[in-house]
Amino acid sequence: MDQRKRSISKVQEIVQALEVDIVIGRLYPREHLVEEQLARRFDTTRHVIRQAIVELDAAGLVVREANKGASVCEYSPDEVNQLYTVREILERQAALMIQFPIDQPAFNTLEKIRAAHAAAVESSDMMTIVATNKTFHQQLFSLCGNQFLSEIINDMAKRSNLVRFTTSTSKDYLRQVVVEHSQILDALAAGDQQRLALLCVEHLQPSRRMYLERKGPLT
Amino acid sequence: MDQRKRSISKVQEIVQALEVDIVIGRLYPREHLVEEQLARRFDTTRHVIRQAIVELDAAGLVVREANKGASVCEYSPDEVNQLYTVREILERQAALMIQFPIDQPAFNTLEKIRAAHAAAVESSDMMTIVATNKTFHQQLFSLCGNQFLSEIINDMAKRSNLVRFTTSTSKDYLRQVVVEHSQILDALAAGDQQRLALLCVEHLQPSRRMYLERKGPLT
DNA sequence: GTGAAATAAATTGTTGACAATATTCCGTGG
DNA sequence: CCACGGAATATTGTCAACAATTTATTTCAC
Repeated sequence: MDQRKRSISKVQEIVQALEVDIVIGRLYPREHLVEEQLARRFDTTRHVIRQAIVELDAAGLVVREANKGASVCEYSPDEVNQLYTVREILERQAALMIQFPIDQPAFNTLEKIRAAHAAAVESSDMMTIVATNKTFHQQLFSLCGNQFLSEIINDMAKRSNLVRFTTSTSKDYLRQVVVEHSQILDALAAGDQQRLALLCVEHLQPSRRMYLERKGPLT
Repeated sequence: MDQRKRSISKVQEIVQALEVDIVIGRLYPREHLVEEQLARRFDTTRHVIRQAIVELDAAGLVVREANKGASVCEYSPDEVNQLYTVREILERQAALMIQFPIDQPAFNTLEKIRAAHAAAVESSDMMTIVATNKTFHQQLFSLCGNQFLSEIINDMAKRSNLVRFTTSTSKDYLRQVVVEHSQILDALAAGDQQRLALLCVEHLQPSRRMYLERKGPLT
């Protein structure tokens, strides 16, 4: 599915860089993406930036308006709620589809990623935290055996990054994430599918709650 | 969500035209999309085509390879199976999320679309069949109240169009589709949620079966 | 001083040409 | 006859300049 990741490399590079920018908060929701400005920043041409923005739009991270350019997507509290609801459904389903026992190499990979993530948290290396966290979940849910479900889950995770990292930079929170990753791996190793599904859903709740509290109650 | 539909209209026009091309079989799986060729065909520039292709890639309808361009996506029998599995999960879930009773205007709209679809089937107007069928399902699943779930369902439906219309051109089949749409509306009107969910899942089976039979058994 | 129209600046949208890469075709040597 | 290499072709990737549109600023009337 993602064999196209490496292709069209220059544009793809910018896309990923901009994703990181959005995730770590260098770009805020509603912030306008000015093409020439970005072209200078990434030392490239407007054309490349432009194409990258098209892809970000397709991924649901920015919105474009005719003759007005693109700006970082901002979701309303209601939309955030809906987003997390979908993620719960999808991730729970994926967890329940995993065939046990899982093979050892896959598990070892997961454990390695988890450790790298934990280390990054301790050294407060935001870039690595984001990258390893993303990889962890990708690897985890790829175990469900359905590439489409796995892909959708990734897409939705990307979108919730739009709202997540503005709220989740405290070390306490990040350490809790690490703990929950461990619990998930425990359930995986034990082959306890119901518990795994529950943990995956629970894993989504802190960031959901934090965001909604910050933004105030619904309606 | 889809407020961006009307923006960057020229590109979007081409995207939809190409989607139709793929769906009605003017473009075959694995067929190469040559930019200049398409530019002449749609009487526009390569740049517009190029951008349209980027969006088709993001939608999962074509695959791009560096310096080699794009070609219509071809799914293996295994992938088709996975695709339909996801669709079952999503559509069943959406059906179960619909809040009853649904409001009358929405239902009337659905009934109108259903009728238009039925008429198109009788007159064998492929273009209209495709359009109304798509609209029917979009309208139906938008009732679930979750725009993200609704969007994902549409995305997956688009992808299965890649394999569907090569198998489903017989009038008998299309009439069966019409019947099933009526049954779905009946369940909606009756507020029978369980039956609705079942019908939605069943509605996916004929095309799934037809494809897999044609391609032979799995593995 | 306020509001509206006109002007200026900034930004996006479009185009054509050129460069880099891949594919095809043909001829040569084995 | 087949395999290999190299030129010719086709196709994609990149760039810079220009046009159209939106946004900000200034000016003028009241």
